[in-house]
Amino acid sequence: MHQTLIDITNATAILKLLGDKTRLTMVKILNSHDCCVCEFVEIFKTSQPAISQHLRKLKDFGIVKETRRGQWIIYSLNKESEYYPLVQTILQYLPNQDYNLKELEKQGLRISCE
Amino acid sequence: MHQTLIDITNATAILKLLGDKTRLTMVKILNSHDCCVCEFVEIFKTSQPAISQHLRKLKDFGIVKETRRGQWIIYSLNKESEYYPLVQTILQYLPNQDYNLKELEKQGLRISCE
DNA sequence: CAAACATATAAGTGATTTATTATATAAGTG
DNA sequence: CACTTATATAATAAATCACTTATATGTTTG
Repeated sequence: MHQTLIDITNATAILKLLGDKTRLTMVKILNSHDCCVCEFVEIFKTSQPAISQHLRKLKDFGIVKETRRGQWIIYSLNKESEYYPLVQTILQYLPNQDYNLKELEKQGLRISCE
Repeated sequence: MHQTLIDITNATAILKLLGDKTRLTMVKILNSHDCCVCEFVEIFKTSQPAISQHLRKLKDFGIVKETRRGQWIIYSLNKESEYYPLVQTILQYLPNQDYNLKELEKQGLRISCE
């Protein structure tokens, strides 16, 4: 037992949060690269409000945090979260999702946010 | 990286499955003790069909398995599941849930299934 | 400061989920 | 073999969820 415990109710909420393909992929990507909303919109081929809503949920639980950079809002994993260790452990089981970002770079869409 | 990877779609399904308080608690309990349906009905103070349906979902993904013992069906964790390592890792973050079984024993309801 | 861009929020809708009630199946018991 | 107990399945209702469209907020730029 190396980590602090998370009560069942909170653990359930975190797992439910990650039990969505879009959000889980987002978090996996954020584990290696910060991203802005517009990049996720491209990656997931969905509407901007849909992406914003997913990020909101992740933010409400402290899983991600945001920093404004000009007109962009950059999202990143919140390493100070009490759930960060659990999230990290889960992410280790997932294959790298960076090919999504590679695709963006090819299209010249990644640079737009940096 | 000590474990084999789980593709994003399957990982999402497993996390969604565990993102329910009843199922997550069930799995945590099963990690230390096999249980029958009637015990879960007592523990969760819910209907028998509701419990059966949760167990069905866990079984469909190979997380749990069942063995009939007389009129009872005993559920246990399926250690052969490809998701077992992930599930184990997650369970480590949860506080022990055995107090639920202790309660049953007090009421003399635990013994009934063994 | 008006126009354009990036993001958030609100309202509404269809799909999914979890519970309930009713019923079926299967085993044990007098 | 009827009755009870344990469990599963089916149908359905209520709650939740993730999307869409419409609109608001905030920043940059000409």
